[in-house]
Amino acid sequence: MTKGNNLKRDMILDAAYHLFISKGYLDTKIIDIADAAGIGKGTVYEYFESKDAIFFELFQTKVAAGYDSLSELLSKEISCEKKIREYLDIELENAAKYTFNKNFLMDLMMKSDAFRNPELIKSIHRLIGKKFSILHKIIEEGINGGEFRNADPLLASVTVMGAINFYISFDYSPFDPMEFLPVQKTNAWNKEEFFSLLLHGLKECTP
Amino acid sequence: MTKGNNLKRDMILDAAYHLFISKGYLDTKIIDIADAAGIGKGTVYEYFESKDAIFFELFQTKVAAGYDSLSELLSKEISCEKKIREYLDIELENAAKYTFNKNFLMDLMMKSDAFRNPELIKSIHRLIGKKFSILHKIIEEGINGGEFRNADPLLASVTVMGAINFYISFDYSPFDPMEFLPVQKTNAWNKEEFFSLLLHGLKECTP
DNA sequence: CGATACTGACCCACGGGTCAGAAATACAAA
DNA sequence: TTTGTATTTCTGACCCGTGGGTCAGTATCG
Repeated sequence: MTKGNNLKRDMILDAAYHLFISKGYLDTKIIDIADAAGIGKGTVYEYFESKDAIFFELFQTKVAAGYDSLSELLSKEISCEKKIREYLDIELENAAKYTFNKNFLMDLMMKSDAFRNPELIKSIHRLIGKKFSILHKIIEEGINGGEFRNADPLLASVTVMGAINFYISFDYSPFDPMEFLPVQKTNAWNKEEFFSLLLHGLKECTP
Repeated sequence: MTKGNNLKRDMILDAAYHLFISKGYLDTKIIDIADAAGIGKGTVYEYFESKDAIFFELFQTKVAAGYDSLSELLSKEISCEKKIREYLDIELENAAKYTFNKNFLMDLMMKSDAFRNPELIKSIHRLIGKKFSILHKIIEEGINGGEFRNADPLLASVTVMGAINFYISFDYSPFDPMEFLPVQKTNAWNKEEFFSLLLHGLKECTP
């Protein structure tokens, strides 16, 4: 294990990465990774201990790293509305960059305890916790400062995060609204209006 | 297959049902179902064709049936706000009744194409489509009638449905906010305030 | 005693992981 | 430059645990 040829190591990572995001963790087999990298199955294990280890490294370098800039949000001298907007931007940027498919998102967010690697589970929970706590702090600050309406910050965070998650996963979900409604999925991808809905909800402002 | 003893058949269904909602589809093995029902593994196959068939029947009778009353919502003579409120009530009622755990929800909503049974996949998509189209119609009506603010109904539906789904799954998710914030998960379970957030968003009404 | 119900040992496909040998590479001696 | 040899890298046939599904034999019932 851990051979010196880092170029080949990167090829394996790259092949695995594209398979994981297009087919998901469970549906990606080691032989698929080896084939995609143009090497034999055994060679994979010369560079990585296990399938988990490959996923773990990708999670750290590709996924978690995308949220590094999130922490800086809190100390910025901008309104909380602007902070949430930047939070949304970071989420959308990551979604576009990694083009998460439904399986990948699912593996990551929900099925994390299907993995055996406790280190990986901890990392995933830590990332979710980081995202959630930052959003929570922004909203709490907005409420305490009078910028947002008086609400339970935890509940507001759940609402906003749920809406954002679904908004992001909508395009990658197997669900096609055209089967049931005369509307196109792509219509939903309007960031300005989505943000406006998060801030102002459904009801018109009628004092 | 299809023996006459419907009592035993129900015992198998009941055992499978509780295992599916507590452990999820993938983590529930046939032998687990047989053990829980107090019978041998082979007997399961005297009453059901496959594991899929058991899940399919449970999905139809337990899950999809919980949304039967959803269709009546559209023709009711009440405001759109009230309709959304009743929509939310139905979702919460189902969530409480079946105590979906994260795996079950996930299996159902996201991993539907992991099943081989095309009939089941169709049913799951049909249920999601039904829920989505009803919510969409309510919101569309509210916007056209001037009750809601002017927005894209599809985008508004995505926002509301995302928030509701996350709100419901929050309690069953592996994520514990206490690890990152001095808040209790249970605080989030406040239906009135959640509904208010859906309608009015984060911003105070300041004309 | 025939029909029906039940059972668990068995079958088999699958896929993560292993390892003895093959191939490639590095390098020293001729 | 060629040859010989040690070392590293590569490989796929093989191993093995898992779990859905089968079926010949047994138990129970009418």
